[in-house]
Amino acid sequence: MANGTGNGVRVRFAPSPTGGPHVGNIRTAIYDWLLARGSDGAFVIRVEDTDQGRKVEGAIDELLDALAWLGIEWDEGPDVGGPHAPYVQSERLDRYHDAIASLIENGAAYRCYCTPGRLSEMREQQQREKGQIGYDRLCKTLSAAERGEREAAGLSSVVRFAMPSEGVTRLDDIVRGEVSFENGLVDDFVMLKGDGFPTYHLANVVDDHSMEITHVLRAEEWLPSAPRHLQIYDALGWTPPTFAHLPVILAPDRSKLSKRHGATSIMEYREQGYIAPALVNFLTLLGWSLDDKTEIMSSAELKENFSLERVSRSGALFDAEKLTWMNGHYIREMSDEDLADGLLEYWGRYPVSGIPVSPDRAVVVKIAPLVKERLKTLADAAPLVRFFFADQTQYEADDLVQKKMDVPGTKAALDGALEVLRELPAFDTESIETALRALAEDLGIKVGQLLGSIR
RNA sequence: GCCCCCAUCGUCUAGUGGACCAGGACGUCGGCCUUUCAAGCCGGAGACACGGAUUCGAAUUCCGUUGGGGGCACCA
Repeated sequence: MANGTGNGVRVRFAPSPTGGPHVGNIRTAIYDWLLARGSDGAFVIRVEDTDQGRKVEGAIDELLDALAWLGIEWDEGPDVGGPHAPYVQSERLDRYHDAIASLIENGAAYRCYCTPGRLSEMREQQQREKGQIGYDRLCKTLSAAERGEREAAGLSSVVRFAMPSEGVTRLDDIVRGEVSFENGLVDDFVMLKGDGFPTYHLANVVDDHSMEITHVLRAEEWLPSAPRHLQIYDALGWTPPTFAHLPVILAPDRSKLSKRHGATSIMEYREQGYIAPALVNFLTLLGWSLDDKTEIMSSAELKENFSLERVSRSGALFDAEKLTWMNGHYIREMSDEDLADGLLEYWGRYPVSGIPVSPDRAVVVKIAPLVKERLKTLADAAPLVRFFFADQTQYEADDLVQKKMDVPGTKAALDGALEVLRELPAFDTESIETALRALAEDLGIKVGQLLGSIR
């Protein structure tokens, strides 16, 4: 399946270990995966941990777990290795330094000794004067002697890219079409930080090139920095990969999806009882469509049909209601055995009161068809099946009272039913129904009301 | 402030000049089915942001306006 070499499609998912598996990132990973699998390509995962300060312990493991749960398999990555190892940027520093050296040598980059203090003052002034925002290139014109002085004084420095001041950089994006940027409006950005680590811009270009990435799929927020990347490729004499800037996923209020909108981590959805195939199907449809009617698609169908050309340009709202509907649909499509296993796994991972620690699988398989049609999420099952595992059933009085009935009336109905059933000559469906229908008539209530309470 | 992107029902979307008084799905409303609920089935309401231009003809092309989003760090 994977191909690794040759000239097939090679895509990469490049998370930074700064947080959980956000739905936006996961959708990007899904598109990467679908694209690779649809063309016998390779899917690689690369960890972008160049910001040592923001590193969150365990973030990558959590992300890998999430992908594995969703059924997304990768061919190369930090855990499985591959022909371009290592797949963690903090372990590839020498490559970035090599690139920096050659860039400085051919004049495409220069050392900058400006202090953070001067830089923020400069920014404030630019704000005040409503002028162009960006580095003023003070250090670009330093003479060799001036540089020598600063080095000798032990001043710390960064390396900046020398953007061309003229011309236009054009990007031919698969989803956006042609987008052009005025070079003069892009400032001399930092490529190598004071701590010796590269910024995203440099590391990304160096790694995508050395890992032979053919297609870069990333969130739309990267679009404004594309000219920087294109310029680096050009300065290094490399051919850039094909880019596809994906539409953003928005919260119901049209703002950027964040924690205050509820779940943002894919694992929160797992905990809420959503199942992997539904999530993959739903997330894929957020920004991509096959045609004017097909919505329910298995991973196999998705792999076969996915294409970048059909990715939409506008941002999409995350509609939890539709996800819930789709989840219920997938649950209904499951076999009793699969549903039972899903429930068993779910309860095992997220224990709930009333459900035994290790329920008998055979029992759960029998219960599955009884509740399948009422489940929208796996979490809906526990309240419905709890009584199967209880010795004594507990009811809330309110639950027994049917529409248009009150507590005394309900009690009378139940007492009456108990009596009638006791006196039943034969305990079979027909006798029970006849007896209860007669009772309902006697009490002047509807059959449905009586049966509702009994249930 | 500057730069970039986007714009079809409430939401996800189909639509690449005539097959569209705009199709599907979620949600919503009504009905059927049913001993209740759910599921299922049938039906209804519901959109081309606005203004110009091109054209015999525009949701589809061009320009502008408005609205929304993103970016402008020694973060990614």
